[in-house]
Amino acid sequence: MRLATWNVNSAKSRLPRLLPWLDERAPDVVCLQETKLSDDDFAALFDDELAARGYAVAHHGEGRWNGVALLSRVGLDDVVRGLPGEPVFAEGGRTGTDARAVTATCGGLRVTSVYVPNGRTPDDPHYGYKLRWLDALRELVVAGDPATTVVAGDMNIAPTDDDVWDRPAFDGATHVTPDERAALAALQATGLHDVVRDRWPDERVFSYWDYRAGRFHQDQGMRIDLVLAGDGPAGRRAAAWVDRKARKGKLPSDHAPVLVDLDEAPDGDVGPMVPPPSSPAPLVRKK
DNA sequence: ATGGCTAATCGCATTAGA
Repeated sequence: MRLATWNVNSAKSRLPRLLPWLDERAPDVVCLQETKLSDDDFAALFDDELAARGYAVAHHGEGRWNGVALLSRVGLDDVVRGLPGEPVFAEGGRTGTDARAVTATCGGLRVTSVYVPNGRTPDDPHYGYKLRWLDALRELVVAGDPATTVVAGDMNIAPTDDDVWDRPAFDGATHVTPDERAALAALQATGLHDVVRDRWPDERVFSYWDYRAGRFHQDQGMRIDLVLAGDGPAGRRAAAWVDRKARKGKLPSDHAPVLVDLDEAPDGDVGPMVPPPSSPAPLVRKK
């Protein structure tokens, strides 16, 4: 099973990139962030195209900002929008919650697509909101089952200094502060593995590059899009990588997709572990 | 480097991203 997460920075403007990417990479489960669409607008733009490709859809959007989705062609059940007990942002004249999480059961996994609040600056009210939101996310994971849990998305935190291109460039900024990293560590301490870093412990791996200043061309990025998996799915990891090609070319998102291939589940609930005797041995991974 | 780009919005500038 192939699982992917991608902050598309507007699904509407990324439509000409997103559909060909689905055809090329053929992921079974996709976590999207920053769709920046209402549920109705997402459905109008994507439902037919996705259905034609075999994907069921759960979208949780609000319109102008945020917006997350799950696409799955291995089942999509028990959809939950938002986080239980998610914080309310109530400062500066704004009161409410954001569309930043959606959860569903796909191919035997309990998958949550997350768009963690940016935080803006460490002294901004949005920073505390970010930490409270991460607490609520941790509560969701604690209530779940490590055998099936996957949390994937834009964490808006670089786990270590090795996950940013130049640590001093982030002095005074969010994404690298001790409190954020502690919140991420607490989330992982519930039993979640950073699948890409586990696969590439010493490599320079980024998933986001600022549009400005030729950051992508110089590979001056950050690794803030993570796939966090419980023991079950983490133990099935066959491949984990960042699809840098999707960051190239015309009108890219500023984030690249992160992909993880999982071997078949040991109990066979995703598919047979071996092909039937009459079938030739597959040369490539079964989709 | 002081936001050097991108996106959404009734926009002709502002908000937001990270």
